[in-house]
Amino acid sequence: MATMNDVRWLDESQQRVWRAYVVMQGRLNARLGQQLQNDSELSLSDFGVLVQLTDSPDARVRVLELARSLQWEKSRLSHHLGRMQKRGLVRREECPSDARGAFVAITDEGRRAIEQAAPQHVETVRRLFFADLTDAEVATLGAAFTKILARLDPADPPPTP
Amino acid sequence: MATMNDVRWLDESQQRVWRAYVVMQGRLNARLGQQLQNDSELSLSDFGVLVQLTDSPDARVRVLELARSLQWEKSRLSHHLGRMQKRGLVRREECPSDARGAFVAITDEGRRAIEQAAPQHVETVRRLFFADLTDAEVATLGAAFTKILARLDPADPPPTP
DNA sequence: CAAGATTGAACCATCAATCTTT
DNA sequence: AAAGATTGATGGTTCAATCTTG
Repeated sequence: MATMNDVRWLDESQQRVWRAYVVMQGRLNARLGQQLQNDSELSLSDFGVLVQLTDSPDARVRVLELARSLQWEKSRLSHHLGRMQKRGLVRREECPSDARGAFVAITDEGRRAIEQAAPQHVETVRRLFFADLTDAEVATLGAAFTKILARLDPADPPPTP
Repeated sequence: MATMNDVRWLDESQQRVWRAYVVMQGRLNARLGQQLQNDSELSLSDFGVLVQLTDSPDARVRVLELARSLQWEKSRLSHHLGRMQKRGLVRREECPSDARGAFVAITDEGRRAIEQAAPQHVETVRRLFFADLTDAEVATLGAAFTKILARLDPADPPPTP
């Protein structure tokens, strides 16, 4: 087990980058959430769900698949869908092939909501995130995020790969 | 007001980078939170509060200043401090110079908690975030995050600067 | 009245337990 | 028993209202 004395701390530049990341990520999330909520009465979570449904060919998806692609717990998704259904944004449908399963479908109202919200959201992303970055920086961010995602995927946290 | 037709969407590489960022950030937060909670019974929020208190010369900070540096709402901080106080991690102290104000101080137990948690947390950050990045990539991330933070700071979202 | 901070209600997320179908 | 999904309880977050002191 690691103690205070045998730990390799982050070096100075890593420290700076990590702090910047933590703060940036927190503020950016807050801003994006506020903008969506103020302009469209949607939370970032609502938006994520609606994007997945819109991307889907039939405008409907199995609940478990939705949970996988959002990386949410089943329980969280179930509660969230309940609230979105109560607001008329989505609808639950039965699954013919497997009676245990269920579909979620986007409603007309849900479609109107995301179509109204998306342009302003994209503008905000562009203005807050991409505005001052060069093409080379964007490319490097992409490469870095992809590597980090690969580290994150394995699904088991404890063992050092 | 923007409509679906006059919006500039993100180009393909921006799309990829943005999706990667959103997913990466969500999973990384989840992992870091789970690791802290499992190994040290602290949430990321608890950790953030304790870091600020530890960084402070007197191990105590005015509540409002803490709210500023964490970028939290007063209300959220107040509720959170209440719970942390109940767990013995922090203590509230009166402010002599301004009787409206209050100090928060870290307790011995709080100090033990963060000293126990920090090494494993840092190891996790190193393993999940920095492990596969080159020095050049880290430098570019730092530059990019700093620019984005500058965009985020101005405090007023609506007007296009 | 404004500033510093706390409180209560409503909403969201997480965990364990549950229910139904395979 | 395991898979797909929902539910209830508990703790976390936000918003508006409140309280006290400057």
